Amino acid sequence: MSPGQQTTPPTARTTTGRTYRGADRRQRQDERRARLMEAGIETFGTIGYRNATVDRVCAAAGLTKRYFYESFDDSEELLLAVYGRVAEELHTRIVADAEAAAPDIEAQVRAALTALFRTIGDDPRLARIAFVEILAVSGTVDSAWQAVNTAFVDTILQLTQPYLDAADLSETDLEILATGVLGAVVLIAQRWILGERAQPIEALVSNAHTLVMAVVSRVAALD
Amino acid sequence: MSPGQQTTPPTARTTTGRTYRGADRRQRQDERRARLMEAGIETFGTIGYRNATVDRVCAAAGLTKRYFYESFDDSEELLLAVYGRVAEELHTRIVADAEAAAPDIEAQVRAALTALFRTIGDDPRLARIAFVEILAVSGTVDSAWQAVNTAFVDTILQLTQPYLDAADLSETDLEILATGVLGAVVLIAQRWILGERAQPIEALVSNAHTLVMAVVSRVAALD
DNA sequence: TGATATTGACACTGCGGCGTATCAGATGCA
DNA sequence: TGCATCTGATACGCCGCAGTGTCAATATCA
Repeated sequence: MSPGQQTTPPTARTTTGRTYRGADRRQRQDERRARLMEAGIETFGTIGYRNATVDRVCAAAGLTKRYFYESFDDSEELLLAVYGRVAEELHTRIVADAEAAAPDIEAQVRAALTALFRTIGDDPRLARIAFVEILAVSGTVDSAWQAVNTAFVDTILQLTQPYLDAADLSETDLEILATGVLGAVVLIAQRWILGERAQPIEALVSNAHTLVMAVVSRVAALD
Repeated sequence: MSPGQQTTPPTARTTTGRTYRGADRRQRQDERRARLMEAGIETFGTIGYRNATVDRVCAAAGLTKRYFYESFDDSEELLLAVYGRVAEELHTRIVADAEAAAPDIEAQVRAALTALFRTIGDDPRLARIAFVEILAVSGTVDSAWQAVNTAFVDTILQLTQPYLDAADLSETDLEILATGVLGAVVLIAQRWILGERAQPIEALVSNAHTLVMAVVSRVAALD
């Protein structure tokens, strides 16, 4: 487990590196990685993952390939990292606003939808990455997409949990329904972004709200 | 408009060609095109458009590149042709079954959903092409996807038209709602395909039906 | 100030796919 | 049967990108 001996402490110190422009090795590396992530959002979110080459991302980051491979094995790894961050940001904002509007379920749904459409309206790159570019890349990326969807489905179920207790639906049924609700919102968002964002946000929120509440009411009321 | 003169009728006859293996030029070309389309469905629907090269499609068709370029300019053109056919097939089946179940709206919705999930269950390649591979390819392909979505949204609105007359919703509102309904079904289908098709078709149909009818009822009843 | 680490620009190799061209063999026509 | 067409296999040139290597310029430390 330890073929390498500590005979060369000076060499070992190389790992730490020296400070440069006021930042130590780790800080510089982290900053470069952050710039690459931002460049990934910009590149994937505008020209698309398919047209994004390592060189293009590096140009957007103002760095060279050398530092790309310092932080990522390949562009797919950057995509996964970027996607993870985008999905987390969307999730965080939606949940935060929804919880702030508790306990009124209608207000919560409205807050969640408003948070979503506002966020992607302010930065359509996020929507393109989260809802479009992430699909059909590779099995690994598909898995990540599945995982994120599962997380959102779970969140939907948690938020509506208090209102679904009476429903005698199986866990599977609830998951399918929540998947449907998620899909409804996603497609509305997709078409809004890929079109010219013709409709005002209020119309999106209002109709998505109608749809979601129709489902929640129906399920809560049984039938 | 006519720099070329008809000075060479024999050459012009070349266009007609000679029969070969019992088929004339046009028939052979059509048959090759059909084989390429089928190979496109197989290739795009299994390994995906991203991994599909012209050579691979040709190998699947049992033809060489020469005949690929006889019928298509590039692989994107084949994708568009394949997508058009797949979308049309789905649309045709769904509408046919839905209309056969008229005039009971509940039965129509159930028939439409059953037709969809049956079709993609029998041939998951269609679902992969229609719902996954088609996204994030190019602006042209995006437009085709938008057009197909619009067609499905219109179909949903037509099918539910009799029940929405009373609703005082604008055209825009109805389109957004129909988009949501479509998205719900699509995401349920996507997750079903990308997962291991764990749930039985009946569960998908049943829950999608619940969701769709919840929306239709809510809209029809006003509120 | 000199030695060393760090940076950025760029050259280089290798791979894989696209689109075209070539050619020998098979098929149909006169 | 001989000639023209069609077919299929394969070769070829080209280009773009991935990933690595080189080197001079710059910043830090002793």
